[in-house]
Amino acid sequence: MVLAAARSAFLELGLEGASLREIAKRAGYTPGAIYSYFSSKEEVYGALLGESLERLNAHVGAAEPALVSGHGAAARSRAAQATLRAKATAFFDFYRESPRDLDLGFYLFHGMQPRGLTPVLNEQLNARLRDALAPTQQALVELGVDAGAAQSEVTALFAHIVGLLLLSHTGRIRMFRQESQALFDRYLDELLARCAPRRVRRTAH
Amino acid sequence: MVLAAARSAFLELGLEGASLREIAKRAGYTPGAIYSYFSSKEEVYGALLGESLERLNAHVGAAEPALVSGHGAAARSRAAQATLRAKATAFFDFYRESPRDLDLGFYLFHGMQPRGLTPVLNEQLNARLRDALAPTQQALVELGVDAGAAQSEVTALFAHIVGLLLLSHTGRIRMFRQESQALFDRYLDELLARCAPRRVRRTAH
Amino acid sequence: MVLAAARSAFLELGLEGASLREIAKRAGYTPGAIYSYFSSKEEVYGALLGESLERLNAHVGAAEPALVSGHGAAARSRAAQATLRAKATAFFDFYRESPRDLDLGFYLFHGMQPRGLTPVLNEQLNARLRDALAPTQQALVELGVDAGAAQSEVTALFAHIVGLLLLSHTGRIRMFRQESQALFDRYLDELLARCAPRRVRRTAH
Amino acid sequence: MVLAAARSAFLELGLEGASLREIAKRAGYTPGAIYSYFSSKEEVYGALLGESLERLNAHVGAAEPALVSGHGAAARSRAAQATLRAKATAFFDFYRESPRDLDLGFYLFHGMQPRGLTPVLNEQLNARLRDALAPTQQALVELGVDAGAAQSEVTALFAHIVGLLLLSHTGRIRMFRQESQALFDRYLDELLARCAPRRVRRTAH
DNA sequence: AATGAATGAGCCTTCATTCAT
DNA sequence: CATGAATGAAGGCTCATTCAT
Repeated sequence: MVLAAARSAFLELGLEGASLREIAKRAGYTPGAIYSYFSSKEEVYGALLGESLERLNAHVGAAEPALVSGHGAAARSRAAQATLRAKATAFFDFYRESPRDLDLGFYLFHGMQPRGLTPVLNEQLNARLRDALAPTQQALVELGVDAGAAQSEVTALFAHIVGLLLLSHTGRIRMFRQESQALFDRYLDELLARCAPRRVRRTAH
Repeated sequence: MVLAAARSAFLELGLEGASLREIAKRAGYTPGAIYSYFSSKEEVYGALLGESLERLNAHVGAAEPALVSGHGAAARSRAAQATLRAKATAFFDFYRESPRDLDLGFYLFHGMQPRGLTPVLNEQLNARLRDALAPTQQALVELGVDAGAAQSEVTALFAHIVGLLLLSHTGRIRMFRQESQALFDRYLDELLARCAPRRVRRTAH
Repeated sequence: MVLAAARSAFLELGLEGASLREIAKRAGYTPGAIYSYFSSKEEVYGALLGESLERLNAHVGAAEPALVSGHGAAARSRAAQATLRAKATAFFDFYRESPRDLDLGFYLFHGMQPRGLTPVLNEQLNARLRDALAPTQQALVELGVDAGAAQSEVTALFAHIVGLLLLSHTGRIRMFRQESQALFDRYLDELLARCAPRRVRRTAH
Repeated sequence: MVLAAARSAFLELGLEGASLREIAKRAGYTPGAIYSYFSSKEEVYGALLGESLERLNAHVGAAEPALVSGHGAAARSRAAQATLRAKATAFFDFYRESPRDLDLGFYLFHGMQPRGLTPVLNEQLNARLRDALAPTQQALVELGVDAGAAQSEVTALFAHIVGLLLLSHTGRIRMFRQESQALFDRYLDELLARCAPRRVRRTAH
């Protein structure tokens, strides 16, 4: 109940408005009662972020690649490409459809007190974030990209997603008369062109 | 004086710590006096962002492309590429070296009350932001990219920069064992490969 | 007004009850208004103690020794004795009649945060306390007691007063079926017997 | 276990810091469990004070007077003096070495709610305090002081001890450049000089 | 233009205590 | 006997803002 209240407060009011009082009120509690469950406000936020990352992972995990026919190396390459598209898009979509989750992540990673974000918790949360990008990274490896480059590509992809969504959520993207979805699709196309060009052409012949 | 005080408070204390009281103290005023110059705290921030964008434009304007020798179409292309590199890098560097300016922009564009960010001011600020990206966009056009594609590329570049810097400032980039500068350089290389590939090779022969 | 409110709150409710909220309410203010005058609750208490020590000094200063007739060394000794009685009794009476002032002193000297009791303020308050005992100490010196012994005697006198009053205010003195005033008078008699015995006898002959 | 926990919490954290929560935590309980043993926090403190007074009595009881040789009235006087010194000093030392016990006594006697300090408990605690002073009082009687005067002297002695220790614990005694032990010794000397002067001299001849 | 006092709402947190289980 | 959740009140303090002067 506390987490649900925190989530709803956060969704409707943003980080500034989601005070402990407000969260308690929404949970039907007095402020002090929250401290039976969490030892500080930052810990509530930490739990909220943890939960958000679980939902992200569930979303990415549920994304199904398009079916690919055939056998052999070429088919495997096409399967990896389909997987990459599906998983990366799921990641992008999760945050595009739920801007607050992005806020949450960055607020917490950015401004949280040590009290709320212990190194252990920090590492746990980081790990779950990496988990959500792992299928994409794995698909790159299957496409023949070496481990280091795959890591770089995934980081760049993550940064691109974050940047696009931030521009989108703050309305800045409109000033360029662009749309985040289209830009994301293009980025993905280029990523695939970069990482799987030869096989694609071979299979295309 | 007020703006200088606000800038210094904001630089040292960040958004949370830069209260009106603090700004007033640094300006040698009492809190009430600020309201002779600005009608709200958000307006102070608005002015600060305006000023930040001026500095951004000055920084980008001052960036000199590498010298290019020769004449004709090939040289013009190389000049445009050098310009693109110089201007985009200047943009990136400005925010990389001054994370607070990035914070400021996003705080204002994100959370500000209507009171602080009037449509007129919003459009002014947007215009200055576009100005800072205009040289890059122009270079793309000179490379033969059509107007619409140049706009898309610049928007994507901006998003990429924002994403990289956000990851960098929140320390998230470390969890991928990457570094924003290297990722930016690579993005730029790919952008150029995408937009000026044939001419480059031709001139190379 | 704030100080008056703080004093009255403190008088009626003691240290625990004299919260900032309560003080503000009594002053006809909202809690925040107190911070226009004092930068912390402890500072309010510090000011209260300062004021209390001023009243103590005024009380001691106003105490008139009994008139002494005659001339010469013997008369001067009797005058010094009368002064010692008058000043020491004034000190004792001040705190006997105003137990809260004693509480205040000990609370502040004991439990106050560094924020409220700066070394400078601490020294100022100590100085005023010493001032209130100075006439007694001076009378001892006039009785021929050397400086070091006079200091010891005054310290012991102060401790005795504090002890008697504490026993008295906590009701413990009743358990011995004693009364603080009588015990104080006896202590004073013995102090005088100790410090001015010979001259007294000589003048008595 | 609860009492031990309360004692340790109180020793380390003082009155302010020794909350019921803290006590419960140290006892390995949850806060509510304390109420199976005590009906309020004040009652815990009451029990703590009772225990403290037991330790005081044990300490005083264990104090051995210096051995005195000889027979007759003079020897008995010297024995009584030795006893007085030993017992009074034990009392003083107990609180000098354990300031928290003094705090405890005054907190309870001073600020406690009726709930915590019932008349019955109050009388029990008083009785144990008197017990700790009884050997000193008895020694005075053996020195020939009449009952009433002995009672007064013991009360004054107690007050003096309390005053000295309070000055000492609050650091005020330093401002007079004095030291509580020396002042206590002097007080004891004077007490003995006052109460056993002639016999002492006679036996000295 | 500037002050300084004041507001009112709000912040997170702690506390002793209660009570159904 | 003990838990654990919950209360209700209070704690000190900060904030942007207002406004008479």
